[in-house]
Amino acid sequence: MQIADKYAPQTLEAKWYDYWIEHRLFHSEPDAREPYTIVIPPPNVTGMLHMGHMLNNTLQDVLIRRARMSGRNACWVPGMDHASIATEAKVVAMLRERGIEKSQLTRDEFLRYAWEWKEKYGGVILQQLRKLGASCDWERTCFTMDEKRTEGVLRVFCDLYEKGKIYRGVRMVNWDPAAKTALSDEEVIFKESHGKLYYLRYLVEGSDEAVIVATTRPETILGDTALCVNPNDPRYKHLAPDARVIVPLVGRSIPVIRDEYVDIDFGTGALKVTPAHDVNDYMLGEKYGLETIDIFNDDGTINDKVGLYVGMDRFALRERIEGDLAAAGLLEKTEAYTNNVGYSERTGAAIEPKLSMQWFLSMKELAGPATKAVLEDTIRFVPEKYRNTYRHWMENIKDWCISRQLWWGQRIPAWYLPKGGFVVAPTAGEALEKARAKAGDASLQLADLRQDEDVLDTWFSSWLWPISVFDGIRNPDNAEIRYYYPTNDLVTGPDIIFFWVARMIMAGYEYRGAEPFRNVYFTGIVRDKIGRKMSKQLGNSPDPLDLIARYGADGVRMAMLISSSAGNDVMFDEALCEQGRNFGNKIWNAYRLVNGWQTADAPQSETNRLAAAWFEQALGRTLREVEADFGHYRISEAFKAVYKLFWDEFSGLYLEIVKPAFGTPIDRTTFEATRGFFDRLMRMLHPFMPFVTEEIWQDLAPRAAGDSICIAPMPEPAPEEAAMLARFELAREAISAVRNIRNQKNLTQKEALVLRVIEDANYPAEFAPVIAKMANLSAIEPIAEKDPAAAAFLVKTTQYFVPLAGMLDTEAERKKLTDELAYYEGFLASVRKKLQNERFVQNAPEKVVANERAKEADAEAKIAALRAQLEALA
RNA sequence: GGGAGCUUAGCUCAGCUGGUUCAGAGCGUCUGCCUUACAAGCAGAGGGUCGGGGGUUCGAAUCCCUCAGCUCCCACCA
Repeated sequence: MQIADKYAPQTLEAKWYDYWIEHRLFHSEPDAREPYTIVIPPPNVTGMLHMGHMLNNTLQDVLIRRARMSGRNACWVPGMDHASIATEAKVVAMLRERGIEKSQLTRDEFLRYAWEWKEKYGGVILQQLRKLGASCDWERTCFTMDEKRTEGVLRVFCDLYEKGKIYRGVRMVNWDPAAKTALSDEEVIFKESHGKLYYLRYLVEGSDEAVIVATTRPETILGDTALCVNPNDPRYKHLAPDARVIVPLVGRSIPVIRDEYVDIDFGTGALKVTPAHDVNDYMLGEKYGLETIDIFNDDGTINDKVGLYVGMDRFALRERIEGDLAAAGLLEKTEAYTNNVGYSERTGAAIEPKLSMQWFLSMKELAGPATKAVLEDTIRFVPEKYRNTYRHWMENIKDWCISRQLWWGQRIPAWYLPKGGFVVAPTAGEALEKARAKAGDASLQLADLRQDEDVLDTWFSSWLWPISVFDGIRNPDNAEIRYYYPTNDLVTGPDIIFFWVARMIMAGYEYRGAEPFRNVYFTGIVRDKIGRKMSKQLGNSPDPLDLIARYGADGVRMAMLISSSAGNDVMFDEALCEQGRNFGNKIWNAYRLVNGWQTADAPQSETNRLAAAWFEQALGRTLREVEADFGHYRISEAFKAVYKLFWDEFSGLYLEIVKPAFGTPIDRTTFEATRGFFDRLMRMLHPFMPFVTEEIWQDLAPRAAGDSICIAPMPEPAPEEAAMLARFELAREAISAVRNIRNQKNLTQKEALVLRVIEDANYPAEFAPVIAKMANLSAIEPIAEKDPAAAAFLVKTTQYFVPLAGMLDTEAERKKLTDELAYYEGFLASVRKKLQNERFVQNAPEKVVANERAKEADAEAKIAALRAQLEALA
């Protein structure tokens, strides 16, 4: 094949992705091989690809591709999350644009629109992932609300209900007045907000005295049903035990209660109690049997319970009531105040604590085995620091509010009987049977039953994900779940450790009796280059597809990889994409070079034989490094190792050594060896940069139809020859030193130089031809005595000289040598000091002491050599 | 209020079990090269008191204490 002159990722990437799909290379079926499974963190069906996805999915793809090439049966299951709140909000907005209000629609009508929207616009993100090169088994794509997953969710609900773990009750929940639904604690985000502290006058009944109460939410006075002070507070000791006060503006008479809960030091030490709208007040209300007055409608406006300010929004009322209180002389003062206010994760609306009837899952028992699994390392967290976070949350776990007042989602499978009570069953048919039995009335019809209006929290389906994607809830014994479960690695962000990771672990033990995954790799947050979190509002998030269009997916993948160590935030800089693209270009051009060589049936030169033997070692060493890095999930390090191998060792050294002079052929042995190296390098790089490596691998040799580097085996390292690698390093240093002299003396690369050497044990004589070629030497001459008219340098203890007739700056040479000598003398002194320290010699391990002695000998030899060179100069 | 983590070159970060000349890499900067694969490149150079202080040790970037700064998580103080 004739390979293009220019590296053009855009054209080759689309071509190979289609090829992979056409040949079903990412598809997995259970077989005799060991499985390696990843389930994707399902992106929201409404989602668009952002930089976080890029990072996350690049890492998953690297892991899965490497496993696929390492003889494992690799299966990466993609899918989407139905995202109740986000999707419902999107659909409502879309309807509004068409002039339709949700309230005008029946549930069924709304859901029809919602599914229509989902089919039309949903799941764009899965298409976008293909551009990145994600090697998901698309034939397995799941949706958390498809038929199978929904059936599983409902069964789990019924099962947990029957086990007594799911209950229904009136509780104080987090209410989102924008979405008009309850939220779980995890969906509430606390943010510091600047408000005011209002000091209100509550007149004491039957006296002209007033108690001053400090509050941040004066509008809630409408729901006040008591005033509370600390029994030990001397300021209020004089109040009668049955004292009552009048709620400002409202005029209601409420009791004064006493409880040590009240902090004497805060505000005035007097607390207004609004049991319907504050969690703590609710508890006080329970304790003292207070009346509960819910003053809000579901959207946060005032209802007609009290008859004041009806229909006003809570925030508008806050401003209004300040004025009214002041006018009535009931506002003592206000002061600036900063406190934490909860906001809805999805809609951003300020959360209103609200009493309502909801469904809960009791978590304590579920948490037991799940906590143990992580603490005992059955499930490994990378980085480990998240174990603490996890443990703390698990040990203080609260019950999970799983009902949402929405339509988009799995409807709670509870049916209410006409005469009270309810039944829980996975299908309407079963519910009817149960209802008839419960009511003792065989004539009950489905139409007599009323299904619960609420749907389940989205996470109530995603917590089953590693099981449900293999149909392991409905068919717990099926071959797939038995083969693929537990999965291997989960790659996700630490922000959903409670939402998702912890709950999956709980579900895993409850429904499979085993962990859902062995390792959890937590990525960091992608930030811009000055450290700000990427966000739509700031507009500092590049469009990943645009980046891919400009730099190629391989280039963008490399940018993600090079800047990401587990659990650390990623400072994303577009320059990294450029670096990635440049690397692709480097690979491309290296291949063009090799591809262009003419071959000849000539014997292999010693230089080439050595170069190949050395590179074989360099490659083996890197393979071992990469293996170790992956074992510790140091994926970034693994990539850098291969990057360096390709760029510095292979392109910078090996190819330069074996490269034939222009117009001359290369011997066939070296040519084949080089192509062999290329082949292995491409396989090593493939998990990181799948496209360019496939293009070149396909061109390297004739391939059968459907064959692909995706399924080529990962290379194995040759047995290690450490001594050879070390000898080559000596040669490399000599090359560097000669080049340095060239630079300093402004000698052109074209001009061949002579190198003289006083051979000793550290002189890598076998690599002399390599040195000669790389440093452009016309000869390397062994000499016995120093050469005074030469620029000298030392590699370890070997003295080298580059004769520079007439060009030598003796003074500069002397200074260089003197400086070097001073350094080594200092070094020798410190080594000797160490060796003279008896405690060091006694306590340090044998090896370390021996090493110090070797350093001493080396330094002595070097100093002798330097002195000799100085003398020769004079 | 409780907890976790971070601080190493101008920038982004490695440095794993304390021990090789251990103070590193990439990017950026500077110098010289358009050398027949690649200027998206090649050959070099400069650059750090490892946040401050104390301790343990024969030996500390690495372990301990402490102070400072930053980040994140959890938590109902009106």
